[in-house]
Amino acid sequence: MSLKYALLGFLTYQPQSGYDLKQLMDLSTSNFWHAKQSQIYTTLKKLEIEEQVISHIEPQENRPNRRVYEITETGETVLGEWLAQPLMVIEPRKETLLLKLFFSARLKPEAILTTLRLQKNLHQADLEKYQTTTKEVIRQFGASADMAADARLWETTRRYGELYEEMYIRWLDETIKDMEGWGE
Amino acid sequence: MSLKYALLGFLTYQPQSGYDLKQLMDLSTSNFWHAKQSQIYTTLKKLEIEEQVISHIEPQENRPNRRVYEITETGETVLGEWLAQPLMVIEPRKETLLLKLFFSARLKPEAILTTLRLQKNLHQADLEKYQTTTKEVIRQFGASADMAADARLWETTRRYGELYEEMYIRWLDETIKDMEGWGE
DNA sequence: GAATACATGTAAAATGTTACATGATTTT
DNA sequence: AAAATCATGTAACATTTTACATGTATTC
Repeated sequence: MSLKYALLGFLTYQPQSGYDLKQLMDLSTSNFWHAKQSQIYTTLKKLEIEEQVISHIEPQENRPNRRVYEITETGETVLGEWLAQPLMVIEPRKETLLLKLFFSARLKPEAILTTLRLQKNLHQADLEKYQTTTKEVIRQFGASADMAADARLWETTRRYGELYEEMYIRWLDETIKDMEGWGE
Repeated sequence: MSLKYALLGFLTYQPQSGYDLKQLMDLSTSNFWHAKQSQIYTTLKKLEIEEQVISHIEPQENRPNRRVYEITETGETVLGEWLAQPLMVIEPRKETLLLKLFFSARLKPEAILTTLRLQKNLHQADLEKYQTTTKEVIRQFGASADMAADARLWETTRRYGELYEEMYIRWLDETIKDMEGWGE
């Protein structure tokens, strides 16, 4: 539902192809929003039918042509309305790890611990990424004056990723420690 | 994808109807897994075709009959295999609030702050629920000896909810405080 | 008198994933 | 020589949401 707004949002900065948008998303919003290449292409097509974007072909040599999308005035309006509307609910989460854990009473604690330790490594890598790469990327964008306001907001979303991963690692540590005592 | 495992998991405790399963989910896993009534019904139907559950009708007076589902041996096997398989990835999140925030540079800080303060209230209510109602429900289940192992695991998932909400509120507080300085 | 709980479900639409297809260029 | 990147897209499938349909009993 919100993918269309994400695409419109990115297109307010500059016209881009579906491929570009996927790269940008992976770089910037993957912490809290993601989509597959194929979904991006189909959603752009729908947005064009709704006249919220228009596209033109940019020919290329030795590469497939690029279809570059631009946001229309209608698109800007739709995006603006969505942004102005305050979010009044908490979005329900889905966490497969927690679901497995919930039903894992039949498993040996050792089997569960293996998964938890593995997850800890993954989350630590993510945390470091937010603290180094992501932080630096945002800092650089924020350096140019016309991007400063945007970069401040982006930094708050990066900070969310950082706090989230810290929380997750803390929970994993607690749970691992707790579960190590369940052996006997 | 995992809804079927959730349903199988609940059915290992006792045979239940789709309606029961919805109530149970809302009470227990809503912190990390949820589904609409209609999806539960259709998934149960699919599970019956795959012979992972079987159902029979329980007649009732003055109420529609109940269709009660039981897990089969095939179902137990499928669930067991899923549980034994360690989760090797981090699941991508989707957070509409963060997406909006990311593109909100054009909004007045006051408009954003309204949403953030509203969200804080919602998250505080959730946090309290985990710390009181949910905690108490799990404690009571854990009191009976045959549920003790399960209740220990349930408590770890409740704790996740608690840490998550604490983290979210902390992030909101930080962001609100930060943004209050952007006014001038 | 209206709303909620009980209880079941179908149909349609929206959203998202996986697999397939193509083909040149660049990197390992 | 194999794999990855650039770049586009379609088709099929799976998942999820929303809306509709029905009807009694109880609570506010």
